[in-house]
Amino acid sequence: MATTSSLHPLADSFINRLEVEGHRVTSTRRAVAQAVSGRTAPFTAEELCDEVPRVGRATVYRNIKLLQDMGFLCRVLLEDGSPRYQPSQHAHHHHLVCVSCGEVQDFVDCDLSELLRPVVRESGFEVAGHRLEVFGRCARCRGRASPN
Amino acid sequence: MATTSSLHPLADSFINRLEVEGHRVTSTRRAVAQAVSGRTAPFTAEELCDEVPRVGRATVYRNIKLLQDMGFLCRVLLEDGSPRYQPSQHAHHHHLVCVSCGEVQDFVDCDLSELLRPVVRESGFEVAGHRLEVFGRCARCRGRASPN
DNA sequence: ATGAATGCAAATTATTTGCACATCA
DNA sequence: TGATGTGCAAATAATTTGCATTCAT
Repeated sequence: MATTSSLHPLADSFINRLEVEGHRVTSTRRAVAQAVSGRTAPFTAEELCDEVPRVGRATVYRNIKLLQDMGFLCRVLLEDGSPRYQPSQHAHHHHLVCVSCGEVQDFVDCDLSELLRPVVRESGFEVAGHRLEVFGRCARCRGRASPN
Repeated sequence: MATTSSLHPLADSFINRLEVEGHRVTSTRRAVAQAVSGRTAPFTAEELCDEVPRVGRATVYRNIKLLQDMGFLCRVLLEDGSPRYQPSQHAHHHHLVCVSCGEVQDFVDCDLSELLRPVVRESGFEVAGHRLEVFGRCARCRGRASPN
């Protein structure tokens, strides 16, 4: 029986998609989706595991992947390449990563394709996708002065 | 005594920079730099280790980092985030990564800053850097037909 | 009932670290 | 001779995989 306790909208959408696409709706998936939905700041897979101790690590990863594939979660690579996860709304977007506090803001693709046009023409590449991450300091951290 | 056997230009420049910046010039560093210089395709740290078996893995990593810091080598993150290394010429550039054959072409920053201007204004971010990776199929792989 | 989902432990991949020893300057 | 660099083995971090078991449908 589905515990119809109120789910975050993201978790709710996820459950719906599961049904629509013929995946199974399990309590585990509900728990993971709910934990992800509650997050505001980027988190590590390990932190998510800690939040759902009853769920095995491998399963957490499997569901992280599922959430990503469905567009409910995205993986952000910090400057050193270490991964963080964050719930997402926008289908295609990029990230403003604050190197000071770790906050990540989404921003929609201005028009990268335009910029890439000459590059593509010269290289003969057939572009399938791209990843753009911008690093810097967020407004809040700049406010807190001190260039640390 | 420095084995003055002909070094690749990249390795040579590296050695010079070492001297200039007061780092030590060791046979290990020469070997690693030479191995890196000989590469045309992106490689893994492990592959580099295999190419200089007499050098310890930790030291290979330490020198990879040094080469990166000095701008002679850059780290490319593939679509899944797995890292590859590649000798580099340009100070600041981005990558065209062929998902079919793994080739990586550099391209210089057209003018991303222009594109980011509105984003920066709205977010209040102080941009310090960015990473842009474009994924697709290179001309050669497209030529080999078959949409695999 | 039956195939998809899960849990666990072990295996991988990519690096880093501590520390004793070697070596360039 | 010293600080810097190196080797090795163990430690970390982030996932993945095999396989037996459970559970949604």
